[in-house]
Amino acid sequence: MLYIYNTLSKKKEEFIPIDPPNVKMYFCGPTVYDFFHIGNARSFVMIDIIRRYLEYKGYKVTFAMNLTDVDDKIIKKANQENIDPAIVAETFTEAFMEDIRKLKIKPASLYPKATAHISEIIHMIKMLESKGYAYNIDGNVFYDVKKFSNYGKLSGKNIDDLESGSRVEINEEKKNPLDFSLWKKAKPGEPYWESPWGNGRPGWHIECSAMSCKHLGETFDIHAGGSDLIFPHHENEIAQSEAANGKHFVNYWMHFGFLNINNEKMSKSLGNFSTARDILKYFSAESIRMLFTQSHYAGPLNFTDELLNSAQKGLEKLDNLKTTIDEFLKQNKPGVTPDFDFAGFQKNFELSMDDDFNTPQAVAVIFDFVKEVNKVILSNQSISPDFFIKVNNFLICTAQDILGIIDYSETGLSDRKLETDLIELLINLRMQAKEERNFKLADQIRKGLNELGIDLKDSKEKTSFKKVK
RNA sequence: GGCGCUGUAGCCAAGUGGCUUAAGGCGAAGGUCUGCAAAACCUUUAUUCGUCGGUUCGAAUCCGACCGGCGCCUCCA
Repeated sequence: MLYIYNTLSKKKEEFIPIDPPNVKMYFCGPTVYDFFHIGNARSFVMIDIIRRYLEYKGYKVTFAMNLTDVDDKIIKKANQENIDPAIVAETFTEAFMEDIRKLKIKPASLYPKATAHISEIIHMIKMLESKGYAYNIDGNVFYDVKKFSNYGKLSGKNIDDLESGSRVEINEEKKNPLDFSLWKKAKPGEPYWESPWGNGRPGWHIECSAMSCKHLGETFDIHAGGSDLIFPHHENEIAQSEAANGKHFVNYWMHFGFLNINNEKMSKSLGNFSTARDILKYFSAESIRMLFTQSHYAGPLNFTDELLNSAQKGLEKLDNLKTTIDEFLKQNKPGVTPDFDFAGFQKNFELSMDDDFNTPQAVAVIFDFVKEVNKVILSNQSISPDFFIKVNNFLICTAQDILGIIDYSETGLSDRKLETDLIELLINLRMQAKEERNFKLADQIRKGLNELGIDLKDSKEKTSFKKVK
C-alpha cells in the first residue's frame, strides 16, 4: 500500500486512485521567462521520480505539467530586450525542454500552455461569473473570495487573519484585498485576447484550473508543486475549480521543500541561484538526482558543491559494481548461483517508496544491496552469469528506472572499438612490464592513461579499465 | 501578528512509542588484498537524538515550556 502525505489533511493517507489503474497528476510547471535554477530542478526531478514509481506500481499515469507562457515577467523581459513576448516564451520553453532532458526527466504526458487554452479559461471565468463568484470592474475580472466559504482550507489560513496582515496590497478597485485577478485588462503594448470583458489576458491562477479540468477532469488524483505555491496559488485554484464545477477538485496535494543556499531559499528575486544548466556543466544528471534523492522531497535541502561531490562520490560505488559485473559477464564463465535474497531487497525498496516516497531510505536499501553483492563476489570462486544478470536487473529497476541515479543505457567507452583496442594494447604492454618487474614503466602507463581520464584497476588475472569524468 | 516546517555523529540524512542500547552516503582512522595503487571487504567513528520538565513498564519518537533555524501570508518550484 502506498501512502502519501496530503497537504490538505496534513496527514499521510493511503493512496486510492479515483479510477484505477489510471492516475491523473498535475504539476505546476515553470513560467518560461528565464532558465530554471537548481531549486526548480529539485521539484522537477522529485515529481519525475514519483511519476516513475507510480508507473512501476502498475498505474497508468497521465502527467500534465503546464507552461505559463503569458505573464507579467515574460512581458517585462520582452520589453527589456525589445522583443515579442511570444519569442521570450518560445525561447525559454525550448531551454526548459532541453534542460529537463539533460536531467533525465521523463517527458510529461502533456505540457499544456496557457496561450493554447484561452477559450477554456474564458469559459471557466464565465461560469464563475454566472455563479456569482466573479465581478468585472472596467475589464478587470476578479474572484470574490468571500463568496467561497472554504477559502483557506489548504493553507490553513482564514480570511480575517489575512486581511489584518499588513502585507496584503490594497487595491481600491477590488472589493476585498484578497480578491485575485481572473482576467487582466490589456495595457497598451501588451499581448491580448478578445473576451466578453474586453481585450486582455488570463490571470495566473485560472490557467491551472482551466487546463487541469480540460485534460484531467473536474476531480483528479494528485496535484503537486513547490511549497511556495500553497498560498495563494493552489488555494486560488481550489476556489476557482470547486466554485465553477461544483465538485471536489483534487484528492492528494503534494508540496516540495525548497532548495536553500546558506539556509536561505534559493530564488530568482534573492539572486542566490545557480541555473541547472550551469551545474550540469560540472556534474552529471545522476549526481544531481542522487543529491535530491538523498533527502526527503518535502523537507528543505541546503545546497552546496560539497554535497554534490559527496553524492557523486557515493555513486562511484554503483559504477564500480557495474564495471565488475560487466567483466564477469564478458567472460561468461559458468559457476554457482549463490543464495541471495533479491526479493527481500526489492520488498524493502518498495516499502520505503510506499511510505510517502521515502527516497533516502530507498537509496539506503540499494547501498545495502551493493554491499551484500560485493561480499558474495568476494567470497565465491566462480559465480554464474545468472546471478549477475539478476543483480543488474535489480539495479536497473530501482536505481535506473525509478530513481534515475544511474544510467546503464549510456554508450560508454567500451562501445568505441578503436579506443578500446588501443587501451587494451597499452594494458597488455603494461602487463608485460609488470611481469618483467618493470614497475616504473607500468606506473607510467597507468598514470598516463589516468591523465587521459582512464582509470586502471588490477586484479589477480587481469586489468580492467573505466572511463572517469 | 497569523499559519506552517525544522533542530539526529565532522558534514548530509532516515527513523516518529519496544523488532533501532539510532539506517544509508560523504569524510576520517586502522586492517586484509596489492610490486605499489585503485577497487572491494572487515573494524572503529552519536550510551545518544536543541534544552528543561512531564506521561509511560518503556520515548529521538507523545505532552508542555523554553532556546535556535527557515518558509508562507507579495511574483516564486
